[in-house]
Amino acid sequence: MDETAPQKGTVTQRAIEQIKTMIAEGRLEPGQRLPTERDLAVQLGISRSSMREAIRALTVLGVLEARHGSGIYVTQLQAGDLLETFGVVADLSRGPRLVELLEVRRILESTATALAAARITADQLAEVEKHLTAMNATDDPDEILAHDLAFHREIAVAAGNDTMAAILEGLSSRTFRARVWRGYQEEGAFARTRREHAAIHRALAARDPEAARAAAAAHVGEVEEWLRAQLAG
Amino acid sequence: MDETAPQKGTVTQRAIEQIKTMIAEGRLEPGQRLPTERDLAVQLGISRSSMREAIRALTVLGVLEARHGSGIYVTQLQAGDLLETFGVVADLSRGPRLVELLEVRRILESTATALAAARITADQLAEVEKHLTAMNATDDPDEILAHDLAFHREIAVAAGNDTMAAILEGLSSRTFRARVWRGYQEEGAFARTRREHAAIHRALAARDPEAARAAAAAHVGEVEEWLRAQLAG
DNA sequence: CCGGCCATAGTGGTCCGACCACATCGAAGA
DNA sequence: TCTTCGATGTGGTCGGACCACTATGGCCGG
Repeated sequence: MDETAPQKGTVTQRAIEQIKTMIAEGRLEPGQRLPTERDLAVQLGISRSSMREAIRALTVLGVLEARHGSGIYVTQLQAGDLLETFGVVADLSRGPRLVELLEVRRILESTATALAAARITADQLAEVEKHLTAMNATDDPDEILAHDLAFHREIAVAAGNDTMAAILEGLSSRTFRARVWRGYQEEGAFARTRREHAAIHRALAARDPEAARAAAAAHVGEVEEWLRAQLAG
Repeated sequence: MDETAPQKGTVTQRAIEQIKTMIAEGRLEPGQRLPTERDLAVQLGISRSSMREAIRALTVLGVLEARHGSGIYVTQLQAGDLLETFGVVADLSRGPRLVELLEVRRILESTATALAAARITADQLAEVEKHLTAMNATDDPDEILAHDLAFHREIAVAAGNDTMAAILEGLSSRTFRARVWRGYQEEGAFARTRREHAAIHRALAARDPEAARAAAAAHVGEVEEWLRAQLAG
């Protein structure tokens, strides 16, 4: 009888969907400021508590951004904003799924590196070189890891597909990488890693997409195979 | 002075990290039941409201599952659970990022189809055929879309990498696909789509990975090019 | 007239206590 | 023995209060 009561799921879930829909339909533009929590709660006919849960949920998804004392804003909805949560997948995965993640990364990373070889600018190539030399100049594992990440990140950006770069960023999240790399590097894989990085850089400098694809695939594939062997043993 | 007050970020954010850490460190196993919201709040020294926000956030991320009247449980942490949110990226993306998403899908889908050609079982192939014939036997756009999705989902599963399948599932989310497909099919692309699907199936039946890769890449690439042209015009 | 300071209003962040809706399980009954 | 149903405990929702922070604009001193 009551046409104003759809009543599906929790009110919070409903609020999440409604806000998402407002954004998808363009009624809320990126960067725009939303009404206050109190006003939004009244508009959707729910309590402030439930509205806050909905806002919090959309915040962790990278859709909204809450600024204490200022207001709630729609993010720019950039690939990086929305795919930030992708890292939790990598962080909470163990065993066989780690191999699957590396397989996905190998596929994307090799393609991204190939694209980068064709499109990379001189400035970007210089930046890649910087991280390559810095990586080879130190013994601190943390520093090596940081430059390793930056090395691949620069390449992914140079590929020109921000979405792909954001996904690769998640697949290489710091904690994920640290867990796998630690064991890998302990087996004296430093030299091999350096050779592979050098090969990737060489292919980029030569603007050779096929060589770049092969080098990147081999690079990730090495770790993949090592991890596979670890799990089997 | 007070060593018990780290005080970084909001208490809710801290609670989210703490629960995530507990799971990452194995102190909480998949499927396990957590203490009640009230108890958890006491344990972490925060209010029930803040704890609820943290739980809600982890729920939308697919890490936790709240069952009304029963309790809060850790999900199985399957790829599908954690990558469900991937769909929101597709749903909230517009313009150039749609092309980027299709590019990622083309890369992954072509590889997945190639893997499927090598690994697919007779039963799985029969399932693929079922959706192919069903897709060609109806004129209802919604039904076509549903079978189209199922067609590619079966292939992705047959590839043997659940993580990749889950990502592809997100990249083909219903609302995303509906938005792009609508315009694409309006231009009489039905016949072409059928030919491409038939080619993919033929490659799978022939257990020919290279042909499967090419057919899948062409299939997604067609839509990609069409969308690129739409945006340019 | 100008610039920096500061009171104030408004916002998100946190907490509390109450009640409701639902799932579960055991005791009472057929 | 099986079924029923009530008691208990759980997540879901609500309303209000207060705290922490931002931003604004007027005031004061220069």
